[in-house]
Amino acid sequence: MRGRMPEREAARRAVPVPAVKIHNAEIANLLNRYGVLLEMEGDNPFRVRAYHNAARTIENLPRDVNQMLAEGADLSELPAVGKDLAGKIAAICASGRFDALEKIKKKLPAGVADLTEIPGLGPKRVKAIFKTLKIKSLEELGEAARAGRLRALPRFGEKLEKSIQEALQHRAEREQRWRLATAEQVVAPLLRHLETARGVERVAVAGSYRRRKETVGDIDILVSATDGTDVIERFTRYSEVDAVTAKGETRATVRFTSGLQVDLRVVPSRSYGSALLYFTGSKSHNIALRAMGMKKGLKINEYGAFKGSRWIAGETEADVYAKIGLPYIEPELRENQGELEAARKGSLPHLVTLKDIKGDLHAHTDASDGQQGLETMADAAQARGYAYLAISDHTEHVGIVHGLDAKRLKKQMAEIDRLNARRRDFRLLKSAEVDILADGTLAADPGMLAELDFVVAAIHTKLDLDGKAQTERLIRAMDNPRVNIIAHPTGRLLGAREPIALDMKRLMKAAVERGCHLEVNAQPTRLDLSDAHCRMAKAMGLKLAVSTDAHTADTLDYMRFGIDQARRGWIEPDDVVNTRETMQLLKLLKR
DNA sequence: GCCGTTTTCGGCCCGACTGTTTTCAGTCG
Repeated sequence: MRGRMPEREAARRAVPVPAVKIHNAEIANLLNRYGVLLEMEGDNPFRVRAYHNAARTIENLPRDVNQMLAEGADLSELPAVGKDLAGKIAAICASGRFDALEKIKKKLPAGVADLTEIPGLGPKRVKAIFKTLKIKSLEELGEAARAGRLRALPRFGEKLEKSIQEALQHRAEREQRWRLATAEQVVAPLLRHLETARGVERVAVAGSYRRRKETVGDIDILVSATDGTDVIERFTRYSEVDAVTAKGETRATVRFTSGLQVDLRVVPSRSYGSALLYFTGSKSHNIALRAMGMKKGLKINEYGAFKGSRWIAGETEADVYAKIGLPYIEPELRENQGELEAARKGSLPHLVTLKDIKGDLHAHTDASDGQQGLETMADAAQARGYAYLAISDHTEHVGIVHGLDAKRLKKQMAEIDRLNARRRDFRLLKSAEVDILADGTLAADPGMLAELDFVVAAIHTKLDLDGKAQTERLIRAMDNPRVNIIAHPTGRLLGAREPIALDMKRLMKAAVERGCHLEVNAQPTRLDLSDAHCRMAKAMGLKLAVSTDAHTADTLDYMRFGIDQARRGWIEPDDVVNTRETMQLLKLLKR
C-alpha cells in the first residue's frame, strides 16, 4: 500500500485547508477505505464497487488531480467518476479530508478497513472479527490469531487463523514491488521449467509484466495445455517455491522463497487468446472491454467471446478484439487511459519498437565510470545493428567518478576519430555527460563542449532543492546553447530514491522552446522519464532520447526497457530522436 | 454511485479455489 494519509493527522486538523496537498494515491486510498467500510455496513454492492472503480481511476491517473482541478478540468469526465464523486474528490483536495469517511468512522474505525489487506480477509470476515472481538488494527488481529481466538468465529477455523498469522508475517515482503528486469531474471528459468511439462502447448507471462510496467507486484503465468495436471504439479514443485497458497486443476498460486508471488493458470488451446487478454489486464481495461462487448450482445471471459452460450472467438487476442469491433491493442497501452476510445476511432499510436532504434545516445567507458573501452563498446553497438553510439563519459566535477578533464576528453575524441576511420556504416559520436550545478551552470569548460557532437547534461547533486529552484536550475542549464539532452531528468531510483521536485510541464515547455530533448533513461533502476511523462512529452511535441546510460557493453541491451517505457507512454518512432539515421540525428540535435 | 448506438432507469463480470461445511459463503483476480 502506498503513501497513506495519516488518519489522526487529518482528523486533528482544525482548519479545512490542507497544509500539504493530497496526492492521487492518497485520494484513491480514502475512496477505497470508504468502499470497504460501506461494504461492511451492508450497503448496495454496486455503490461499493463504484467507489473502488473511481479509486482505481484516480490511482492510475497519469496527471495530478490537484493540478487538473486548478486548470478547471471536469473530473466527472474521468472513467468511473460521475457528478457525485467528482464533487467529493474536489472536496477532498480542497480540505484534505473526506467527510463521508469521517462520518462512517464513528461506527466503524477506519483501521478496520486495513484488515482487508490481509489475503483471505474480506469485508464480511473483517466485520465478524470487529463486531465479535472488537479488533480494529493489524496488531490486535495478530494477537487474537496467536491466542487462538479467531477460530471461535463462525466459518473460521484453525487453518484460516494460521494463514492470517502467516500473512501478517509476510506482509512486508508481499507489498514489495519488483523491478521488471529483476522479475525477468526470476521468470526466464521458470518458463523453461514449465515448457517441458507434459501436454503443454504454450507458455506466456501475462499481467503487469506483459504490460511492461516498470515494477510488478506478482507474476501471472498462462499455459495452454491439453491437460493441466502435470504442469501444475511441476509448478508447485519448482525449486524456488516456498509455499503453495492455492492449487486446483486449472490454477495454482505459490510464493517463492524471495517473497515473489506467482500465479499459474491453465486453459485449453482455443481459449489461449481470451485468457491471455483476460490475465494481461489491466483490470480496468478488461472491465471497459467487457462492457463494450456486452453492448454488442457478447459475453467476454477468459474462455472466449460468447454469443449466448455459443463460443465465437478466443484463440487469439486479436480475434476477441475483432468481435468487439476493435483492432488489436498492444499490452503496454491496456490501462484504460483512452486506448479503447483510440481503438474505436482507429487512432491508436504505432508504437516505437526496438527495431526502430538506430543508436544509443548515452554510454560510458572505462575512461570514467564505465567498465569497458571505446572499441569494445563500439563493437557491441555495431553488433546490435546500430548506426551510432554516443560516448558520453562524465566530465570532471562529479565527485563519485574520475571524470574527464579537457585534456583527457581531447585524447578520447582523437581516439574516436581513429576508430571511426576504420569502420563503415557505424560511427562513435562524441558526447559527454556534464554535471548541472545547483545554480544551473555546467561543470565543464565551454570550449571543450563546442567540439562535441552533442552534450548530455544531468543533475547528480543537490537533489533536495524545492520544485521551483530545481525546475529553474534545469531550464538555466538548457539556456546554454551547447546542451542538447537532459539525462534522467527526475533522478529517481525505483524503490530507492524519490524523483526530485520538478514542474515537469514547465520543464518540457522550456525544452521545446530551446530545441532541447529529454532522456528516457533505460536503466531498469531508473526508467526516467516515466510512462506518464512520456505521454506528457508527446502531447507537448517534445521529442525524447531513449538511451541506456550503459556502463558495460552488455547493458546496451537495457534499451528494450527504455522502449517498453516509451511504448507505455504512447511514443511513436517519430517522437524519438534516436530513430534517425546519423546525419538526420545530428541535424535534429543541432540548436 | 456510474452509465447510456437497445436504456436517464435498471442494469452493473464471473469462474476458481479454500475452508468449513455437509452444500456453500467468502475471497480473489
